[in-house]
Amino acid sequence: MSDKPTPTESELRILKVLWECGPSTVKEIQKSLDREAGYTTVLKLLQIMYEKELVDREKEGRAHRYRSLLDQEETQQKMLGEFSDQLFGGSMQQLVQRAVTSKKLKHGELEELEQLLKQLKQEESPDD
Amino acid sequence: MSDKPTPTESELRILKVLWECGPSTVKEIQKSLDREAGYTTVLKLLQIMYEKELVDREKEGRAHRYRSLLDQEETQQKMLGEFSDQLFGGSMQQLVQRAVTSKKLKHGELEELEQLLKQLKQEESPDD
DNA sequence: ACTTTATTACGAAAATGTTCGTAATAAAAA
DNA sequence: TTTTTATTACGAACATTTTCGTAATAAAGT
Repeated sequence: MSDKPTPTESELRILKVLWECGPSTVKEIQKSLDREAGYTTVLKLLQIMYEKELVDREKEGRAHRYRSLLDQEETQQKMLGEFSDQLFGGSMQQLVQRAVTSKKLKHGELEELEQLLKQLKQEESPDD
Repeated sequence: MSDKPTPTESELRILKVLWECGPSTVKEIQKSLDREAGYTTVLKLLQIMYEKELVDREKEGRAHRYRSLLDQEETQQKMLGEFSDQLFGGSMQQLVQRAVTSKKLKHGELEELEQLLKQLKQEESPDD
């Protein structure tokens, strides 16, 4: 679907801001990240991401406003796939099994997931 | 639970062999990895992992036999936690949601997961 | 026009992870 | 005992990612 590389850890931190806050300037992004990275660090990362075509940008006054070119949902799924390859031999089912038994799910969340599964079962063809 | 660092990508490749095959020598591990890394590369990684206490080893003739000090299930859960922090704001439920809608699950697997959820719901106290 | 200021661009250093060549070692074979 | 061989130990080179200092640029204020 895309030739774009998987974002690195700090690229991901920036993408999360863009996904949550929408197109933003370096200054805004740095603030959203609680200034844990210096201004030029954030800027440099965005420049690299621009070269990799992970983000686009447009001039706004003297500054740039950056926006994500990666869809959040697609990225999450792509990275889940890679993660399951690395740690679960590619079995998404095993991954989910571990995730749901990790005691980090509330009762209501378990319920919701059960509903979701029921729905997915119906949507798919019964012979696969 | 453990002060040990999360294994890196290539450390993980080695751990997977140890989990699957049990305690092994460098030679055996390298073979299991289809010799995609040179012998000394694998050796060096094991030495590093030994320093980090990710593996233990015992002399066997002139060689060493290495065994994992990390439990596979614990490692999977720990890394799932970190992954969900990075990509899902720490919400394991959102992670699972994405995973199950990723079209990589067969019908039977959906069924199994549904059963698992049912079971988990029962096991937990109803007021949480 | 000049100065100040916000922003970008560039390049290099630091941090981390990976790879492997070469030398040292110790066991086995001669 | 000497030679050969398998294995380890060490260190350096390479790769990638992250960080930031400094200089260049361009807009805004004087």
